[in-house]
Amino acid sequence: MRRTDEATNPTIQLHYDHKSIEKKWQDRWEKQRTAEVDLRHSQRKYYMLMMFPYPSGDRLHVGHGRNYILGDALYRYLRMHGKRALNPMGWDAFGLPAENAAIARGVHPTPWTFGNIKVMKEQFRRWGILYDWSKEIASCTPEYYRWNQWLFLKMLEKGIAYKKRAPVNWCPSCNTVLANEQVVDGACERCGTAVVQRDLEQWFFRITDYADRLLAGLDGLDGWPEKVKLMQRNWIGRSEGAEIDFAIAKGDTREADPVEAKITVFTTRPDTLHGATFLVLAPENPRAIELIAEHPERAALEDWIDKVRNTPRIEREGDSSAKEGRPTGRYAINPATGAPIPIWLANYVLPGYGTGAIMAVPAHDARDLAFARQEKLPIRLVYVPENWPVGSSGDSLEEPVLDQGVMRDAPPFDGAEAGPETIQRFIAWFEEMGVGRAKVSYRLRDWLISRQRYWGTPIPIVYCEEHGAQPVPEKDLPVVLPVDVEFTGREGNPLGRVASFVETTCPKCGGPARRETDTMDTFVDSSWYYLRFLSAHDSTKIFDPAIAAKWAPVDQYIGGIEHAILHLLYARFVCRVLHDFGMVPFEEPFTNLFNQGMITRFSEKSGRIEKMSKSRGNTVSPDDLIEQMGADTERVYTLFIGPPDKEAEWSDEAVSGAHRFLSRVWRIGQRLNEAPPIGPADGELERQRHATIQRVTQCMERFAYNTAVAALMELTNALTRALEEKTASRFACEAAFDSLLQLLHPMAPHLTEELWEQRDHIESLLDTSWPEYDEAKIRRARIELVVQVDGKLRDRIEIDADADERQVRAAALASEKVQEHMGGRELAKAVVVPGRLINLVTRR
RNA sequence: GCCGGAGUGGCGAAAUGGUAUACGCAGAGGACUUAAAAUCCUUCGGCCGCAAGGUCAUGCGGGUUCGAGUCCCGCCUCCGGCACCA
Repeated sequence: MRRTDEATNPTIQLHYDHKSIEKKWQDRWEKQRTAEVDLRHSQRKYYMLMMFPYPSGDRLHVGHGRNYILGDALYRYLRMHGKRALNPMGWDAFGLPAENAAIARGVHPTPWTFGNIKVMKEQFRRWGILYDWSKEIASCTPEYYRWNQWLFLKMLEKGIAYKKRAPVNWCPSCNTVLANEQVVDGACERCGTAVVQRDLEQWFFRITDYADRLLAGLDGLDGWPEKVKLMQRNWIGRSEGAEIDFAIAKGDTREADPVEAKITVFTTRPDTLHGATFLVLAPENPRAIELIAEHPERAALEDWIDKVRNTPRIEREGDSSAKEGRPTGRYAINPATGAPIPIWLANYVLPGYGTGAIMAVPAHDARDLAFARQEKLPIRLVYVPENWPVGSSGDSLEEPVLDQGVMRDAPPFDGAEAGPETIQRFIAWFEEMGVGRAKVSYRLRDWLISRQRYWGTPIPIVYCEEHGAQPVPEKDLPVVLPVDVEFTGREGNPLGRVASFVETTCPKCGGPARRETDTMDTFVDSSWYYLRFLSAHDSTKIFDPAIAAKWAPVDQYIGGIEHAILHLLYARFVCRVLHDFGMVPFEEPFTNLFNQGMITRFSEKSGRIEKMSKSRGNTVSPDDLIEQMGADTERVYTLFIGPPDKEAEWSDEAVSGAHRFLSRVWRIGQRLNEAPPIGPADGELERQRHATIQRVTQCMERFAYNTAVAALMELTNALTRALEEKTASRFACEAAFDSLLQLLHPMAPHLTEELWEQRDHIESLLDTSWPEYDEAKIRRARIELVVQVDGKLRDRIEIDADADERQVRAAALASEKVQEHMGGRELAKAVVVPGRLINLVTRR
């Protein structure tokens, strides 16, 4: 039984003093401004960025830490490869929680936000994360948000920003508009009152004009996860189809009413036109009111339209919600059959998609079939499926016929089969007859940026009685958010009650005017912030195009999957807008994207394993963890917990494994300092050193920090053993230890710097070059080779590494175990995988 | 419903079509200690066997291959996104 030196040598500390070591290095990094980058003179550019956080009142937990620890490990790794990356950090500082805190506690959002920023910045410091703080930004400062306003004006000038009436979520009790996120189960999150739709004048960005470019750009984003690209594709939701015009009939005759305008529908199945037995308009469609103008029960119908309009979106668009409709009493003419078909209004047609009107083809669409059944409307089969009973009508249809069958009674298309060619033939036919055309529709809607909230960027518009909406001239920017505001929480936007803000003069005529009191969606702030880091203190322009051309786009962006759609789509949109303004030479803001997985933990509240969050009460505080075991332990455990892109469950017990590992590294260092080992010059430790450098480097290149840590644990175990058993030379031990410290530095920066300094290296570990390996030194002279018989492992033999196939075969056949399992059968063939195995296949 | 992703020991997990279970946690046994903590050593998928060894096992059922956790086909379960989008 081996005895350990620790037991008899009291001078070696079993655990290291993480508190003083971590403080020492954090102070030094801060004092030396370690991560500062000179944007004008730096030779090699590399821009990495972690999504900037919202400074909420809650301290960051270890789940948040994963993002920043991952990023810092990358930063240090790159730096040791000679790339001094730009790695800035800032604050996404506008948003609702600040306003809610103001209402709840009477604190103004400004000091509240800056207090939170201070706390979070200290947390970053205690994790040992290196940011270039000289470029710090906070989106709630006039120095930042004035450029939101500048961007808005520029977009207004180009017609990309515009105003229109739009339905929004309205709480009748709070008397204010709510963001979608503030509507919980159809009710106001604050007072519980059912939320209704209300039409209001709102500002929009014309993102739908960029739909095709945003879609096409995804194809070139090789550095993005497929999952995110797919989510964006689905969100944009491009559908190819056709628009078809339906004339309105005189009464229920086959004759068109020459006075009435036609109704245009959008469909992805123009080939089913013969089966359209009625039209359906969204009740909100402006044509609905016209069509019921002469209806005997007009008032009741208008009440019903209002009721549908006031139904919350959540309820209306839910899967389980009932279909409800009313006939208008009017008819349209099916251009394929010439037959009059009734026009209905129904809640299952959405006003915002396509033309807000559809042709209903019950035989070939599940929703139309359900509605036709419910209202006893005719069902006409166009595509007849195989084995369809002769003589039976569409009314006996159980399910819609979707992608099969042959067309019948649909001149001139009888015999056609469902598919893209038939659709093209129909579109050509429409164009010939002048009743329709090919059309592409998108699920994506224009970006509504108006918010009836205080804590955001004021929209730089004034309303003049005479001249209407007027942009604030650029020279008058920023429109500063007033500080002297009352937060009562009872009514709408507090800005509306600040007379000194609202009352102004028209920039055109100097007459009395009122300011716009809406503020911008905070996603506007984050849609271009990566460019502001490059000109953080420039008070003359939004950013310097020359610096942006050199440093942007961001080479590596790191953040949570929750931003897969909104933030990343908006940023890609605004980047194209800036490109079209001639301000940046690229269209994609983020070349490579990495989404780290969530950290989960058991929640007492729900009894389930859930995402770590304060509201679920399952957070782990890094403050306590750092106090007890140190930041390096948290860092190593976080990186070791599992593949960084997958979600991972936090284990309080398993953290101690990371701490034990670091303590072992510490003890090796102490031992090397105090009692240099003397052993034989054995190549094995040196071989393992090279093999570990190779493994760790390959792991780090593909963000596989979990297996990189595992490889370092193995090297540590090998080194410990070599020291105890005195099987390696002093030189080999010291070389292995130095490489270990270098490879471990990105994960555990404080401990490794301290040990590096103890070994009398002058240069900081961070400034050393990443160790290199020699493949020749990884190879062994003799290797263990697996021998299979008919694919089953039967023996392992030791053999020269450079033995040729004939020698390998002879050695394998010489094995007694192999002979036994071959059972006298003849050898059919032998498959040799060099360096690994030989498979002897017998003839059976 | 549509589109993704994932199912491997008691647990977190590893594995370019080539030795399944590396690394770590927990457990068991031991050393040191008056004792505990810490540290160190050994052991640790199931079944059969004193052992050597055999055999089964990567959600389930098939297939391709000398060889499948990995590739193909068909299912099951869980997670995520979208969802009355015509």
